[in-house]
Amino acid sequence: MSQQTPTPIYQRIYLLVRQIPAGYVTTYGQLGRLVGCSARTVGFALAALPPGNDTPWQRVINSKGQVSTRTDGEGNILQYDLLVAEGLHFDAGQRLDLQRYQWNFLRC
DNA sequence: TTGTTGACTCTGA
DNA sequence: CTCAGAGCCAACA
Repeated sequence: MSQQTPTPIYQRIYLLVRQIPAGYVTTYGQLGRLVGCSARTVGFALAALPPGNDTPWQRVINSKGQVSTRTDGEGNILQYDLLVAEGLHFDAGQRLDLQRYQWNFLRC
C-alpha cells in the first residue's frame, strides 16, 4: 500500500500553534521537536500559512526571543504589534523574555 | 528522481 | 555579549 502521510507535518504544526494561549509565545525549535522535525520546517510551515486563517502565527518566534524577519517585509512589524496587544513586554532590541513568555505544551 | 530554498538552531571564536 | 558558518527537514520546479 502506498505510503500516506499519517498527518501532514504542516497540520501538526498548526494544531500546536493554536494551542498557545494569548500572552504566551513559543519558538520554532520547540514546535519542530514536538512534531518531530527541524525548526526550519516549522518556519516554512508558517510561511505557507494562508491569509485569513485562525492560526496565531504571531506567537511563534525564534530562539533568540525576537521576531524573525520575514521575506514578505513588514510582517515582523505586524507580529510585534500583535504580541504587544496581547500584553507581552518587549525589552530593548525588541526582544521577549522567553523564560517568562515561552509556552510549555507539556504544562497544558 | 534530484537540486534549491527557507519566518531556524547550534557551536565556536 | 555579538558574529559567522554548518546542519537540518520539508515543499516546490
